[in-house]
Amino acid sequence: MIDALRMALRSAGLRCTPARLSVLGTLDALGQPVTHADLSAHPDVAGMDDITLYRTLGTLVDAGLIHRVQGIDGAWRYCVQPRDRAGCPGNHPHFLCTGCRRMECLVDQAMPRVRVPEGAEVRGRHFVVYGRCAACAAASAGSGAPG
Amino acid sequence: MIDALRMALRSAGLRCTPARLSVLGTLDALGQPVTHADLSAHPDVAGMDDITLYRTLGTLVDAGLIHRVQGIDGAWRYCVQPRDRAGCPGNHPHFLCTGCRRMECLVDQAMPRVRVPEGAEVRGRHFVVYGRCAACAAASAGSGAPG
DNA sequence: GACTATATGCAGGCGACTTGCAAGAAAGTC
DNA sequence: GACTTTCTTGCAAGTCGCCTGCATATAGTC
Repeated sequence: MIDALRMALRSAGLRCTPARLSVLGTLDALGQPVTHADLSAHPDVAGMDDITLYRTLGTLVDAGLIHRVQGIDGAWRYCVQPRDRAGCPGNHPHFLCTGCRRMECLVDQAMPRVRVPEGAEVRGRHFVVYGRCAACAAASAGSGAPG
Repeated sequence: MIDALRMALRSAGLRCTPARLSVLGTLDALGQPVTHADLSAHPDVAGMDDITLYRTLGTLVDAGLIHRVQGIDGAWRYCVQPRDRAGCPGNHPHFLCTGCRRMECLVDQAMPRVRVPEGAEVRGRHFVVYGRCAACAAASAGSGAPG
């Protein structure tokens, strides 16, 4: 497990430091996009300097090991890159629950195409669907008190 | 022109104040999503207190007169609602130029559908396509020095 | 014109994020 | 295994975007 992370870091040309291993391992274990604050509060990352976490996330994004998506709440969320689609910068839609603020990668779906203005070059697409996840929808339907 | 803005404000249940008229008028004249900073620097809005501008934009968004979209640069951009589609909260894709940081509403295109996790309720979709607009693409192709 | 509810402007503050710099640690070399 | 180089981390400080509270000004109503 750790070896796989080390290999991923090495193949990206990065040094294997405890900070990167723990951040990458945590994101890998979580498997869904999480915010800097979520990570900072996670036991495996707790104690790490906030600035280091910012920089580590930035480094991993630049290296293509993780991607980041912005929710409609303005918070960036970070998620490991699917292993079998190296270099794909989060190229899939995401679902953000406005209740529990959790985000899911909809990795099984292609990013829809859009006609852009004449002459424009598309470099990427950012598609966030927001609403309530099953758990939050059920909770609000049951109690009548959406968070 | 001003009368149309006054009517729009009144029909939304808002008072017609100079701040709202100038913000709404400026957004209407610009016709494309602009940031708080862009607005703040605009001659028609210059001199207005930044906090007032924040609150005015928030009020207009709440009233459904304008909508806001977040670019991948984290900045919220505000744009008037298409008159013929009242109540549509920016329900169309947007194109963001990473060069000049300008955004365009792709109002002629429907927001694509996406399959969300079982049981989830969709409340909205946020689709931003980014890249280079025709002008920036031409400039970088010509000079070889993209901003 | 007077009154009331609302909007505006100012002061102050919080949180997210960045930068600069010095100490510490990982890789490579001998 | 020890040394050196280069990169990373942690701390301090600061910037930027945005919000809150409160006093004053103003729009709308009678």
